[in-house]
Amino acid sequence: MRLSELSRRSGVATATVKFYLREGLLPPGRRITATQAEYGEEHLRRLRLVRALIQVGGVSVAAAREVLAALDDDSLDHNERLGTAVWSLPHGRPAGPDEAADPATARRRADRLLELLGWGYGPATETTPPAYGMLVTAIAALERLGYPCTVEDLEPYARALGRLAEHDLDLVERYGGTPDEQVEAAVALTVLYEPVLLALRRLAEAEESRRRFGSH
Amino acid sequence: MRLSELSRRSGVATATVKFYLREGLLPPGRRITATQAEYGEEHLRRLRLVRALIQVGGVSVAAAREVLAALDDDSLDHNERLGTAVWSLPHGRPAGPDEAADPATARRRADRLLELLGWGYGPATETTPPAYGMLVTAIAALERLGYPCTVEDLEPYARALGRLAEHDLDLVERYGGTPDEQVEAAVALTVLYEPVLLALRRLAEAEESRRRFGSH
DNA sequence: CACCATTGGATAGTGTCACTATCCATGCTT
DNA sequence: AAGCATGGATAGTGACACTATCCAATGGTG
Repeated sequence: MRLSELSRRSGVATATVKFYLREGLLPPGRRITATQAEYGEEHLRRLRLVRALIQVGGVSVAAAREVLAALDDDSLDHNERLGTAVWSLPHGRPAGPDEAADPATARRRADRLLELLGWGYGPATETTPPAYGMLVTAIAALERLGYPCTVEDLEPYARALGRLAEHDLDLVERYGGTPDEQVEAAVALTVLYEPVLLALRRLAEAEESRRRFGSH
Repeated sequence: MRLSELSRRSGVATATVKFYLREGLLPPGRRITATQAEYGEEHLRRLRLVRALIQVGGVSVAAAREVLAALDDDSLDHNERLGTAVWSLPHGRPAGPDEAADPATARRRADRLLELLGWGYGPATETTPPAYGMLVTAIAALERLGYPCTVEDLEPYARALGRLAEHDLDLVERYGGTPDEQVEAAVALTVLYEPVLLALRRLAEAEESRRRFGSH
């Protein structure tokens, strides 16, 4: 199909598709003539994934490019590709220089939590996932505002998410398809389930609040 | 204290503090002279909350203003204030016009899920929390990409978050303090725990992936 | 074969948003 | 009285995700 059809079928403006091509988020089409190119179904799927990452996941164009590069890196095996791709996802908002100062307490608390859970492998190493940094930053923010976030407060969250992670990976495996599609599914499900999680949390809080305080 | 001290103690640039004052995120200080104003501890706390909302929570200035306005609205009682404040939090990214089309399937699925859980009150009404819209949008995105998100897939997430919501509200009640502080705590904890949740999920997935596929 | 709309690559522009730099009249400090 | 700090107003900055315009080469049509 032509670029314009790709645009029509995906609901993305042609100018935007061109932009993604330019930015390397979408591989170039097969050149037919000097001025025309042919795109396939895989371009359509890729385009939809890009939109999901950027619009739903709030991933920046640059971060999306890295994620997709990992998906396409043939020098990696299945597991490495999966790890690298999820690794490249944004690690929360970049911490400003002012708040980076002394997250020592937060770091210690995160370490104690992970030790308690039996996750991870002691103190941070180079193989520590970026999510570790996300956690430390988030804990530091709570601390600086004086809100409770002791290990005991955090543990139930961690346990619950541990159980959900099994479910997440079941979904990915069940999704089956080719290895390529499975890696893509892992990325997509990681990102696309985040808003689901946050929405369900808000709904759950509203429901619990209704139960406790009645009214509404 | 003076504006400059407020800036120093909070680690926020004076120009930015002025900006927040201008934008109404921070109430004006008590005017001492024609050119100077005095700020108190409550300004410092509010400033930190603003930073948390904007930097950690990714809340826009406009949305933060609405949230804070609800916190300060004396015409509301405790519960109303809490509801209105959390209500004003951003409901995920605003859905573009292209994807707003026909979320009927997603809506039906969300309704069935909520019915199964015994949450909510049947089909959407004007008292349905904005989080309902977040959920529908997120489900629609998953569907359009062809990823699994049946009611059965979503239920474990919802159940887990339902249990966590009890814990959330326990934290808020335990936080005690004045009613004002409690409402503030509800907002802060709702927003500040989101990155904690997402980080723990990523870590849990990494851990589970390590268990299943070994290596690393 | 002549004509013109379409295609797609390149370039530069737009709108938004969260700040941030500058100016300046005032007034506190010594 | 000198000189610097304060804080209000105004305009500017940089990042980012597009988006509008131009244009040469092409493909379909009569």
